[in-house]
Amino acid sequence: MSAPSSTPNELAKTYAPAEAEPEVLARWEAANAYAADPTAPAPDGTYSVVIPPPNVTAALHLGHALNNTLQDVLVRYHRMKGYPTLWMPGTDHAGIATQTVVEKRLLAQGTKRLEMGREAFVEKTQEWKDEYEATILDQLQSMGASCDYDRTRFTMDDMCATAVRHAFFVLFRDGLIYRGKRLVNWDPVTRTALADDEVEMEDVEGHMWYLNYPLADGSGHVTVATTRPETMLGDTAVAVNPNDPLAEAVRGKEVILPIVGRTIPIVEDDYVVMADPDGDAKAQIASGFLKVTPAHDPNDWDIGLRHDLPVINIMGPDGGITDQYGWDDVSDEAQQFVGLSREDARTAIVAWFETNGLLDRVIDYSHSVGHSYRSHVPIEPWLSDQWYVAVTDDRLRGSALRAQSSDQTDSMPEGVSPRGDANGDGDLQFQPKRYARTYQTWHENIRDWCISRQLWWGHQIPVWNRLVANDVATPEVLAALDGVEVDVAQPVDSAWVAAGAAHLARRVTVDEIEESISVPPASSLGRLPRADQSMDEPQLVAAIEADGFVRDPDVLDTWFSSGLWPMSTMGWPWPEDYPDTAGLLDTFNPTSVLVTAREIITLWVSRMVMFNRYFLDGQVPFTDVYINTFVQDGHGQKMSKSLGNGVDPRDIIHSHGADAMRFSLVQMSTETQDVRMPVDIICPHTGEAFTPTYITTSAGHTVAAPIQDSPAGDGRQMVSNYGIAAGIAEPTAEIPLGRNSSPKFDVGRNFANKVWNATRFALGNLEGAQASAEAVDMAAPTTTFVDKWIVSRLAETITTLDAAVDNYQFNVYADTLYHFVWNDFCDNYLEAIKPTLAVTPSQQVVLGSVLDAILRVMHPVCPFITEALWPAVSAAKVGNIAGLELPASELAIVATWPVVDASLIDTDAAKTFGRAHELATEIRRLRAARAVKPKQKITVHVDEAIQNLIDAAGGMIETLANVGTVASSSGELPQVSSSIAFEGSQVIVSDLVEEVDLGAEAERLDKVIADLEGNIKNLEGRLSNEGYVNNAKPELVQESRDQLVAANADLEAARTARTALDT
RNA sequence: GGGCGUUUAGCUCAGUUGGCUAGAGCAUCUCGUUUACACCGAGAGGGUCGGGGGUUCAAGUCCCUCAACGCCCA
Repeated sequence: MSAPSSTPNELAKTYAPAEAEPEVLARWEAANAYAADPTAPAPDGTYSVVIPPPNVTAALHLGHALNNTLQDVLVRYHRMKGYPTLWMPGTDHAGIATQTVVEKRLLAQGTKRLEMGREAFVEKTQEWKDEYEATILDQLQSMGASCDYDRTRFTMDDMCATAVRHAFFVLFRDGLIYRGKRLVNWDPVTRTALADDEVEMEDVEGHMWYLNYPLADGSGHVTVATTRPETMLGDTAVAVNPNDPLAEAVRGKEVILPIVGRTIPIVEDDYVVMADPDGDAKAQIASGFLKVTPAHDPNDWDIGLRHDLPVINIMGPDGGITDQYGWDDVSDEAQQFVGLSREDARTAIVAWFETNGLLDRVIDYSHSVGHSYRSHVPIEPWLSDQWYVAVTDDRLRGSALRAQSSDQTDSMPEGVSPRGDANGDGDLQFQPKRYARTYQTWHENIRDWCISRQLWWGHQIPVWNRLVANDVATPEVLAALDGVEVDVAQPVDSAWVAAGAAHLARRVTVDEIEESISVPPASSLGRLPRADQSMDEPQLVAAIEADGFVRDPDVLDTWFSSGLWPMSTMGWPWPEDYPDTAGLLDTFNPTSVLVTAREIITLWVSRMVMFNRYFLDGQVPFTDVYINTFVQDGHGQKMSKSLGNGVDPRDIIHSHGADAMRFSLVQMSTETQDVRMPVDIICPHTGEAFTPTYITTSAGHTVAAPIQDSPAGDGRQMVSNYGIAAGIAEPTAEIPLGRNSSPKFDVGRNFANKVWNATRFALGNLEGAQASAEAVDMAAPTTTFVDKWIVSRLAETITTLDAAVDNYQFNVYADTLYHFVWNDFCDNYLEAIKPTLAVTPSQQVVLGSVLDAILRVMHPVCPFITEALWPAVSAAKVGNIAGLELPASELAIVATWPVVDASLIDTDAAKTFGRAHELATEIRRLRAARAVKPKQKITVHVDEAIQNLIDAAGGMIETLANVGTVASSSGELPQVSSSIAFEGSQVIVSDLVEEVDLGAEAERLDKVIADLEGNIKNLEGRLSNEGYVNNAKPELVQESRDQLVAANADLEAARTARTALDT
């Protein structure tokens, strides 16, 4: 371990985070200070947090820095409080997101995923993952996140993979996972299905086309309105509202679908909006007839089900028009459209209708279109076979809803059984509370969760499928499907089940059956009950494959593995297989709090609750969910990777230091407000911070221009972070990267420097102080006033900080620290003790102890500087204060949180300090108003009441206001003087300067008098109001009366002084 | 369309159950380099709390309404 830094004289004049931080990190690492010990005694319980695993797609930005800083504050605080503490770190493989960026990079290198093959691609992606995982972990450490890094997990590592396979198997076996042919949200660029909440609605300026479809009997036509004319090739009906007068004329008729020539029915369905020029927006643009395309629109799909319509899929996985996926009545006329992209097909089909006189009209129409959150292209509702988790089942959705605290939600939606006294019911709380409602309403409208993704990067679905014809299906399969409709899966009781697998079958068509077998992971197979134990997992898989089953090529939705995170990271389901995880699950799940962003309440929080409760006997994964604020850039845009406006925390650490970043972020964390962060660029040529020039992207976002000119104006340039993120610019030697910074972090940097220098002062003055064996008794008469006061303030501060942490009021924590350290400790206490410290041993003890306590309470927010100063401050301590427990410790990170006796809160001292400080301030105001030189010692003449106050303050007033002499005002008064009205007494001040400027003095007094008169008028008005006197709290009324008396006395004094001037 | 949030000093934000003359940091102005700190100290100026209405002795705070902005869900 490195030598403790320092005699005080060695401390530099300014805190240099870049020097301190690596050294401090090395000390923590050497001491293994982050390690969680599940076997440690836990009389008050344990404290644990799992990190929201960042995606391995890119480096962390300030939003992550905020999220992780808050977690670290909580973790460090509770560690100091003596709880056995675990902060579990890790990263998320982020299936589609990662695959997308890797594919993009491959494309830039001139190769493609499909050319490489699955194995090579996964290997390439693994390399990418390794790179970013390393970056992320490095970022976390640099910002001081005290995670137990030895336990770092990845959602695709072996431990997590086992959990995923086990969970999948159990849900499959229990009937909570099924496969079905459904319309999915299809991303034609990444060519995968998306979950409902991976689709982002965006407003699009489009058109509404009105197409004429001729009636089959030649009696005319109907006009359908559509925003998607290209899908008409797959129309299988036209729908009209049965209540619509238009319905009468076409009832029972058919139309000939143009281009295709397909004869399709007109069906009646009250989903259809009736045309009404005076109705709402939809009715105004409706034609009354709806084209029905079950294969390419979710609403049409539902209509199709109601009317038993055929489903004709005219598109391929790329969104192009094709006859390869179920379209078998392609006419000669339609042939020309096959092979077109969906965009080209739209143009061509509209042109065809126009040419053939069947285009009724076109209007501009702005509407919402679902876009892939990943590729940002419009999603295509597309028919395909996908795996689903039946989250609508009461065992999942109901369980998630019942987990909520009854304080936060009152009712359950229909069909959900009520909250009972089951394990975990009511254990989940949101903070801020309003997010409970978001959670609740989302669950009320939930649909089954599509979990299969047509990707290569992820957990391959542990299912083996085969298609069999009716006539060759096994008897047990036929038995299971006897009388069961198409597309409804049923469990099969087969030999595979006896061998430990689970077996489902479903009719894909009337004469074709799909069988699916899920195999548990090897570690589960032997442990779960099974009749036939002859095969281990590889043998079982081999046997299944030998029987014609093929492994499903799809992978699972990323959130399936993330949803298991609080369990999988702790060794579930078989912690005994991983000796390092011994005791974790029992000790640390449920975790104490999940700190996360509000956007993933649905994607992630809900799924963790469902899974944890389902697999761990109802137990919630965490008891508290704290939703942290968003970090926005200076233009109010969310910081994000995709926008390219994210700021790397390492840039801020570079410009301001990690503690400064942390402190500022904590201070910004309020309950309601998102934080706006104007971002500067630091010129790499000159070191100067400047506001960048901005450009507007095609998506309408304001971002820093990719290339920036140096503010030096000499033609030198730099690349902005946006330039790199958007792939527009690469830094070079001549045009290097301009790091980001923001003046928002100056507060934190200045604060750290203030603490550094206050410590320097204290250490310098404690050098050579005699150690005292006996603890200082704050109540003793010999203890000085300012010492009593500062210790009392310390005690109050600690109480406030405790409450702030309990209530997740992070900004209160930061502000309380700032005020106590800067104003109370530095501005008042240190200034006040300067004349007496050297000759007052008890004061030396108090100074050392208070400073020690300050480092402790600051540590959760500013771990580096407190750790850097810790050895010197510990060494300089010369004694203890009775009632304040600050046991010695090698490191600040493992020091105990200060324990204060309530008796140290001295309300008398606080009151006296308030009065004394006010008097000192009045004198300072006078000095400033009269331009008295700071070094000039003045004389005050006071009456008995003020003399008592000055005595009680024990020299503080004299020191803070630089008063040389205190004399009695009943004696002879000097000719040259000024006066202050204070608490009804007149304080005469002299020795200001050689000569008093009578004009300036008169002006000053006139202002004082005017202020007081206004104040008195206000108070009199209030007190003459009967309503106030009768209804307000009596102590409030009394307070007003006292104030009026004091103000009148002050006014009297000020007038006397003013009159004296005129004579 | 539904829900949530925001609107307070030039800027970024605090403001527990209604109750002292509405606060902080930065910026601005004046003075100051007194051996902890100019990343500092002392002092000052600056706000009809988004608009309108209401409840109340009393409204930044509660209610209604309008407007703007942001986010989530459809």
